[in-house]
Amino acid sequence: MMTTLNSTDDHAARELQRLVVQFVRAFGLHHPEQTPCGQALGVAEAHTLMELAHGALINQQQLADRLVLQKSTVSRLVSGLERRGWVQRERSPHDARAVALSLTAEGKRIAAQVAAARAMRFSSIIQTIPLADRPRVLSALQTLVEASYDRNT
Amino acid sequence: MMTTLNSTDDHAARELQRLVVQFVRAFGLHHPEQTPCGQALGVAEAHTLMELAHGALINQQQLADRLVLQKSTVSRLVSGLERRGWVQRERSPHDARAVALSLTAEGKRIAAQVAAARAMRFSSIIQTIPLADRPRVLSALQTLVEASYDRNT
DNA sequence: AGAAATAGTTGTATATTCGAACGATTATGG
DNA sequence: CCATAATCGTTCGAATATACAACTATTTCT
Repeated sequence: MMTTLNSTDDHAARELQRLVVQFVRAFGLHHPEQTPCGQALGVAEAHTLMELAHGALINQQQLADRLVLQKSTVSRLVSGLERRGWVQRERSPHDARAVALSLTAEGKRIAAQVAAARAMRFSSIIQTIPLADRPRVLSALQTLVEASYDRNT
Repeated sequence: MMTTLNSTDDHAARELQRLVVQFVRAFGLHHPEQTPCGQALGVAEAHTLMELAHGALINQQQLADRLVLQKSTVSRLVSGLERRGWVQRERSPHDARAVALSLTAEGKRIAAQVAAARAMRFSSIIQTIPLADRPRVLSALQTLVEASYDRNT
């Protein structure tokens, strides 16, 4: 079934499109290997550290789901972090197929460093938003994220 | 000089960071080759068509600046679009080094098609956001884009 | 118990981009 | 006005990120 567009939808959709394209370029997302955090690591690697920093044990498939990547990609991704001594692979206690991922002590240090560097960058954005508006802006972004997940195109 | 973060800034900044990461993944922005617009073309190619669709004659260096790409990348990018008959290269009238880029008639047709397809995708996202929330979402994103450009990290 | 599903690895392929070296043209400055 | 520097574009080689397919080892389902 075709989606019918009224003029309000159309305007908002084109505005969103323009903003997302600008965001991709402005933020440098077309350059996935650059993450200026004082460490030489790519965006996917940084995201992996952030996920693992939450503390809960997850396996590679769960990580792939969260990062929206194939398991083969995640396998190599984790191998790189393991080689650098930041991530530990152990057999999952309840499923011998799965690998339980966790940060090493050094990995936690790096993750904290990356988180701080990223927070510093985002903080300059936050500071341009009036304090009272911040909860609403953040929840608006949350809404956008949720809306972006269920895409059927 | 270092930026000092108080705990409120810090919390909001980390929250924003989490949301942006989620957005990148949810939207599929780490998947640069997918542009399901009925045509086989990548994101950078689509952005190029959108830029040229504005009508103003630009050369490759200007296009590189707008897309935040190297001139060598743009050279190949344009070559691909030229080979498909969508973009025309002509010598710039006032500078014999430069190439004036423009869309062919077929290129304009494709650009319009891509614009419509993109609008359709963005529209489906917009429609899942309550009408009252849309201005906030868009202005939040606008703020994010503006703050993203002047990064010095 | 046998079949199907799931977690992970490895090999192959494609796409996007960069940096450096180069030629052609234009701008600058004694 | 000429020599030097800067700019626009091309081509080459390389790095990186990701996907898909085939395979093994395990678990779940019937």
